[in-house]
Amino acid sequence: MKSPVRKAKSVVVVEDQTAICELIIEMLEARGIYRVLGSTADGHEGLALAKQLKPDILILDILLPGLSGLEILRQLHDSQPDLKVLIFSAKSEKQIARGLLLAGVRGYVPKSARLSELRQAVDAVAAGDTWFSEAFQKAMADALSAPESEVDAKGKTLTDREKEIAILLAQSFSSKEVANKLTISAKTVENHRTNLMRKLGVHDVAGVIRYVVRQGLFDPSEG
Amino acid sequence: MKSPVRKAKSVVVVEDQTAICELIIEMLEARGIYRVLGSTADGHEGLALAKQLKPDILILDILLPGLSGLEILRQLHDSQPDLKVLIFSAKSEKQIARGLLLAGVRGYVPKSARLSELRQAVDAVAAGDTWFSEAFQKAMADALSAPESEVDAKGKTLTDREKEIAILLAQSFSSKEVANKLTISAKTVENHRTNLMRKLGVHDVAGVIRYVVRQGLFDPSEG
DNA sequence: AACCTGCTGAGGATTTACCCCTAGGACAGG
DNA sequence: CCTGTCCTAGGGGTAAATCCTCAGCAGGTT
Repeated sequence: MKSPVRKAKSVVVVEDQTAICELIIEMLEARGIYRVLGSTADGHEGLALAKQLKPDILILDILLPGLSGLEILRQLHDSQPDLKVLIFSAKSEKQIARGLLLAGVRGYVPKSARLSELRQAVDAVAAGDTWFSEAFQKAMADALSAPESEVDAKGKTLTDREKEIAILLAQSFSSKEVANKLTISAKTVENHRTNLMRKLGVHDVAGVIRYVVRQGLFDPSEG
Repeated sequence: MKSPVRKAKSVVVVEDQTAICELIIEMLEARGIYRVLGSTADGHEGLALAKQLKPDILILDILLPGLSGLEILRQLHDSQPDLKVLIFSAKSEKQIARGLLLAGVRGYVPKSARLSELRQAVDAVAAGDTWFSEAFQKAMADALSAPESEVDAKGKTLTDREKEIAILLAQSFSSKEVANKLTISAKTVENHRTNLMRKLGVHDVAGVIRYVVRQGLFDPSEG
């Protein structure tokens, strides 16, 4: 039962910028102790890959087309709690630290960190340990010291329909347009709007956008 | 005149995400034909490095703290027209294609491209050729075919006052609150609002927020 | 001088956002 | 069966945003 170097750890990389994704893959494989089973730039495909290939480690970006890294992590945490997920993201989101922890994340490295930090983090996570960047640890402390007043209400309680509508609002669709798009009444959309804004503790579409951007549900560069 | 492998080409890398920057450096040096003289994550420092180290090739990101890649390119184009600059950026900016060309850019590769494309581009630029991604070529065509009509209108930059107000709007301040904060009339704020939205070609705060976030004027994590 | 741009302010109009309320049907869990 | 949540839909109301027009004034440019 002891062959620490014998068998390479399997990895799947999900990163929206293909060139960066391949750079990570080459870095990992150059080390000889990791084998990359697959990679993708799409969120939904990333979720499917993780379920199908069942790697030891999953390296995830937060901002992804289709499905955010946080969403992927949540869904995998239910079906594959043993999967070791390392977040490698440009975002240093204080707001989602709690969400990531609740979803069982094993490590977090911002892209602004040194490359050596990424290597250490991957090694730590592969060994069954955890590795969180300094910035993330501060965010964790903040998130945990504020038990539920803001953070808990955010992120968890939005229903799928509310998330869907929130994202459409961020894309400048009016209530009427959202209603047409979803084939429901404009009044229903307004109700969802009111409900989700109350849950988020915001009072206008600006607050909604800040939320969906923070959560990685929406990228301002695209819409 | 033929010593293709004899002398390594010198490179400077400017990329705001340190980990990515180091990945690029390792990739380049692994090939043996490039030598990285220096790198930085800051725009101003990048400009200084390029002037000081005088590399053969400069690899530039667009979105940088301090000074944008485009600004660096412009300033270097005057003082060092022989410097070969390759843009490697996440943004597929149609708006700045024209600006890049005018500033003498030698190549453009989006981060969403394959890694092999980046290698080809670096080789081409190093050899004195140019290399532009397919997406950039389309952007070029658009920019050149529409001399001023669109580019000029959408390229119009917001005035300082308009930027100031746009950022406040992204932070969920209403027109009245902005007016109080700036000690001007609410009506004036509304006028600025209308004007800046017309300049941006958007029709609600959502569009304004997407703009200020894209431009790096506002970070949704903070407000 | 005439001109253009930017900041300021306002009148007036339409639309939308925002926030209460009630309420029925579907569906899952105790 | 009851309870709770979610999605659906509407009534009614206040406040705000969005979009015109016009206009004075300060600052530079030509």
